[in-house]
Amino acid sequence: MAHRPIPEPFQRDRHDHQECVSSAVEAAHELCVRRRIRLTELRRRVLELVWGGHAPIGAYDILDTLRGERRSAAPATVYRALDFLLENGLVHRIESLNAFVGCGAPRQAHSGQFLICRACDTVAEIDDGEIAGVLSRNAAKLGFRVDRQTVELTGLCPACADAAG
Amino acid sequence: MAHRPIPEPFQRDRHDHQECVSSAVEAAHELCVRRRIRLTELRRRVLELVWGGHAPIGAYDILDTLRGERRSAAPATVYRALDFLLENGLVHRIESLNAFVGCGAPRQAHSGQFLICRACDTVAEIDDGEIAGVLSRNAAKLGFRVDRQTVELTGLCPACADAAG
DNA sequence: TGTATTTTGTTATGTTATAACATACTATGT
DNA sequence: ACATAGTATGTTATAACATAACAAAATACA
Ligand SMILES: [Zn+2]
Ligand SMILES: [Zn+2]
Ligand SMILES: [Zn+2]
Ligand SMILES: [Zn+2]
Repeated sequence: MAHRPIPEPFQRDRHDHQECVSSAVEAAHELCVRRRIRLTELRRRVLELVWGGHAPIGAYDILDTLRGERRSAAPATVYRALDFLLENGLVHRIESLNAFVGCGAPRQAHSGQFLICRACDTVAEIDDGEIAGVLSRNAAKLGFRVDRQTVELTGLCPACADAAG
Repeated sequence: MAHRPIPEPFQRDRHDHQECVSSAVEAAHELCVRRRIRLTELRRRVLELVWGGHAPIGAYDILDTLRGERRSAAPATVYRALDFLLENGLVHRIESLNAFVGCGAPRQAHSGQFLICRACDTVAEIDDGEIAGVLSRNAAKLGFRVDRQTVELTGLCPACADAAG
């Protein structure tokens, strides 16, 4: 366990990313077994491609890779797989980038908050109860009932902030 | 001054929307004079169209209207005007909808937070220092330096929440 | 007036996402 | 094993959103 609570994605030069991918696939597998839904070969593969790194990836970038492996691949192929993964909380969509990232702690119906480094493109998901709480509470004060929170913070990750001074 | 702090957009059945539009245009005019930038006829008109209501409007919906008035209108016409308005904080982009809303309190470089009613499509911008503070602070704890905050809360506005029970 | 700068016109293209219907696969009960 | 219902994928077409590149016009200002 690291001493400082820097999110793992921002440790990118130091971590074993294959481990990220395989544990994400394993977690997805277990979640699908538990829910009696099917992590098909296509869906598993799209999940792996989303987990190609900790940077968000576009649907058409996924498609480009997939086409080399499966000649029938088309936009709908990718979007259907992504829809499945999104519905089941296995990936998240980054609205401000029209792109997708893997979820490191998959479970149903969570929004998370995203820290997006504009220098290295790394995205870290945090799941900060204080943030979620303030948002729901302050919206509720105005009579607004929140279903879904989109929180995307763009800036510089620790390493890139250091480099920029 | 209303007693309860319900954002004006959620008072939509009770407020004089022409007043919203004209005060937005006037505020834009003053801001442009102050900054010595040009609120051209085109830009003013696009601002008015964005202020057609308190629901977000897509660039191509703006274009459809504009075409009836200016035969040269094309996508670039609209996107260039929107870029100008965005840069100057006169409109905001709702990332989760690929659409735009007018800013009720224009000033440079602010992100705001948006409450988006999924039933009536009304969007209210709030500018909540507590929210902005908690986001910056909690990101900073992880060594992340925030440049820009995207906060979009989808749910039910007071009226629609009442109606839904 | 001449010249630089900004704005708009114009045409083409790039990028992201969905619709609609056909075919194939999987699970389940008999 | 077979029928069948439900789920997943293949396939083709199109919708929706956004930018590039260069020409012409308008504006600022010396
Ligand atoms: Zn990793
Ligand atoms: Zn997550
Ligand atoms: Zn109004
Ligand atoms: Zn604003």
